[in-house]
Amino acid sequence: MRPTKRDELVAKALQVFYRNGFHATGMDMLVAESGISKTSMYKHFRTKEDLILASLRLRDENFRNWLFRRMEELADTPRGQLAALFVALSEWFREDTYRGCMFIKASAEFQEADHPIHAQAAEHKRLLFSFVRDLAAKAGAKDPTGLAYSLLLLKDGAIVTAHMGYADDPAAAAAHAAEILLEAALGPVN
Amino acid sequence: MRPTKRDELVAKALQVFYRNGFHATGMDMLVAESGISKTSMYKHFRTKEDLILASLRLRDENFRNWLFRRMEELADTPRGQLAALFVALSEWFREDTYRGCMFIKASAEFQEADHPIHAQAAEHKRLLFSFVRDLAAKAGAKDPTGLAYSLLLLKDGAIVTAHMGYADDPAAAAAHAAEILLEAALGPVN
DNA sequence: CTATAAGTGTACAGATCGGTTCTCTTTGTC
DNA sequence: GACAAAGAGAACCGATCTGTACACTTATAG
Repeated sequence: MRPTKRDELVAKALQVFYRNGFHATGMDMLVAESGISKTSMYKHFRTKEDLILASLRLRDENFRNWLFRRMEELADTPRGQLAALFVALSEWFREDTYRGCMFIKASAEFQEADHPIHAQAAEHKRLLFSFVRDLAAKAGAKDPTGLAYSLLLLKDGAIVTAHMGYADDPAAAAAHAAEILLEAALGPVN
Repeated sequence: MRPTKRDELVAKALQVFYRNGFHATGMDMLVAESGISKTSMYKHFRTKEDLILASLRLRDENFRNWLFRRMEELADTPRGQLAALFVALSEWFREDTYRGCMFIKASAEFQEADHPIHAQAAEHKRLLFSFVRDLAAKAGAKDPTGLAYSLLLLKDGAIVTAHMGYADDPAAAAAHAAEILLEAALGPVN
């Protein structure tokens, strides 16, 4: 089952939007970079906004699959996996295609909270939160919600800091802070 | 010494860029909103990019003045002022004009690290870091740089989380995490 | 073979983009 | 009151924006 033209288009649009931004990317650029005709693009997606939403859906799927899998590979206890979140982040930051968080950037370009693109970006963050909170609960935290929020603040802070490039190693700083928070919430490691 | 036309223009451009985004705001919109003629705008600023840079300079000045002053008002010890950072943030988040961090959004729309706008946004973060690191040193931290980075990760994480609007009270979560980090770095409060 | 669907390529519409040019009016100063 | 500087207002330029129209080519299935 080879990928359909539609899937190829979305995958390529995802790359270009991520690299170049949403407003700054025109449909003509997508035609040039994807090799798919404008006619086909507008047959699959009625508007640019629809294409952006599809790109974000794919990104959400890819990113969560990658992150959750990587956290499970790196550790086999809930607590270890929470710490591994920041190891995975540091790997991501080192990729030369790293350009920050696509959802933060999407919500920055489409600011109104009720805008479909903004809303979908927020949904991605909610899904991450729910995963991390469940892990925190499994790890035995008394306040899994609070611990999850704290860790995700460090994560998003590190993501934007790594993208702005004014700090040496934001992933390491986040990992260090996370270790302290984990110890405060769960006690010292065995 | 009344404000010059130029200052009025920059102040208004700052508002519109902050509310509406950079690419999404056209010069015609600025003409309409500021009541200043296009001729004058282009006499003061050769390009839109120059106007954006001037807006960011003003924002940097306003924001640091406000934040540093507020932290000093809220506490009189270095440690207390570091904690007060998150009280000030929570006040900011509650303003109905709150739209996230203008510098994060600027670096999201102008992604290349060597782009003047991206570079200037990073400079703002560096100035904040330097202030917080000095406070951490005055508070007696063994690793002021590390403590400052950790606190600023929480701060930027809270800022983007508050803007995306998927969490109840990111400022409170950040304040709670910061309290733990401060205790770990500086020992229990007297 | 043929009917149908999917895709290509290109020209185009109407609006808006950043930026320029022009004329006319206001404003402050000696 | 004369004069220069600054600003207003609007037309305009070429480029680009999202989205459409149309004529042509491929691929697939009965």
